[in-house]
Amino acid sequence: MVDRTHILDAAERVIRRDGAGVSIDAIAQEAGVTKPIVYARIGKRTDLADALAQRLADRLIEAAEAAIGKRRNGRTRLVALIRSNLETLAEHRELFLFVSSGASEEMPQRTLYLAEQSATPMAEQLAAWRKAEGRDPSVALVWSYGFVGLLNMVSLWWITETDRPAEVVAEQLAELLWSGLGGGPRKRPTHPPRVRS
Amino acid sequence: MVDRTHILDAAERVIRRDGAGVSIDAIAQEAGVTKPIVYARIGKRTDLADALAQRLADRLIEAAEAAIGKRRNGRTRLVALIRSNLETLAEHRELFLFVSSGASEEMPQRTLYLAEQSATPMAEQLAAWRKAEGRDPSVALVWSYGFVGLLNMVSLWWITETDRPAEVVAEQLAELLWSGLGGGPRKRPTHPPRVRS
DNA sequence: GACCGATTCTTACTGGCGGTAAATACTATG
DNA sequence: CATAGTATTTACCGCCAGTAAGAATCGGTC
Repeated sequence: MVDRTHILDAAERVIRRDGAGVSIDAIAQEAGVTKPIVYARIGKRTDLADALAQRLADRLIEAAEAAIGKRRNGRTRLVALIRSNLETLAEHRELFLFVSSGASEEMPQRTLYLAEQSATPMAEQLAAWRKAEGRDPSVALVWSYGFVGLLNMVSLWWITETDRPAEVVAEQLAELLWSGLGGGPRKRPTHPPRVRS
Repeated sequence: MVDRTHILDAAERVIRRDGAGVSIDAIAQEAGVTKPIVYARIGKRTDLADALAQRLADRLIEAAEAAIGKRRNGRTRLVALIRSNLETLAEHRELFLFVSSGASEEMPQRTLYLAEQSATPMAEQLAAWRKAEGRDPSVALVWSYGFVGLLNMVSLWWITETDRPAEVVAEQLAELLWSGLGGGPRKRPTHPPRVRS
């Protein structure tokens, strides 16, 4: 008898070993089962991706809470959060790639669905904080999606492209998010760069 | 005789009509050709996605330049840029989805490749600006990837999930990017929200 | 212990798609 | 008209997600 968890574990193992392009057959084999069992327990490929995404999200949250710990300073907490995210995603590199790919045409909708799971609770916290600060809380949802997208992209880049320390990247991102492009004292009025999208 | 451009046009048409999950066969048919011709002119599926991404990027840049126009104020330019991006991507919704999906396992690498095309030139501008401001320019690349990811995610969300005005979303994002989470005067010291990733 | 229904697993298959090789039509040139 | 070379299509392969129908197994009942 093989339960859902067992299959998800097997999926994680084979993904870690063989990369994000794994076939359902390979996962079934790793779990010592046949394909229809996987479909019976988990569902279609996107369901598998969702389930693994949930696991990954749990680990991210757990790691973030541990990293933030007792830090009270806002900016310091932000750095710890970002750094924790970077490192946790690097730790589960292939899983992250599998989840962010998922293949299939409706991938973007799934990306959005995943982002929503992070962004919605974040938005609640953010809105409450803004409110307590006496500022407009209506920005919370948009900011949260933005934050999730930012972290996603930078993680993707950092994982596959560079080896500069997570600490540095986290610090730099925190600087942007905490103080903004135009934050801090300026020597003289200037124009922002002509960014290209 | 059918040239590359003709096929790319056909691809855009059929993507706009039938969504991002189009088969190469469908594109060939729309172009009045057979599949091997598409492969001869364009290459594999990822090459097609890259080519279309290039077109989309061109339109984004063009629209951004038009939108920014003669605005000189930094924050105002930022708002215009973001808004232009949102609206242009909404205009080419299915194409955007096709490009950001591309399917196949190496999707994340492609996402990164696409992001790189935007982030690299942006980083140059940003670094120059920071330097002129007498600040540390080494943040430029990280910030650029972050900015691209943020805009991507928010665009995806805005396109498919909501109907609040682009103007509002752009304003809110600009506020975050320009002034930051901790920007502006604070009434009293506080902790940031316990964000979850 | 033998029969039987229900449930669980497996074998075997379908449909569709990306990608390609081999066959075919077409064009230019002598 | 022949022939060489090129452009195009037909026909195919391999792969994989997803499923249907058959095979085995288990639980209960007389």
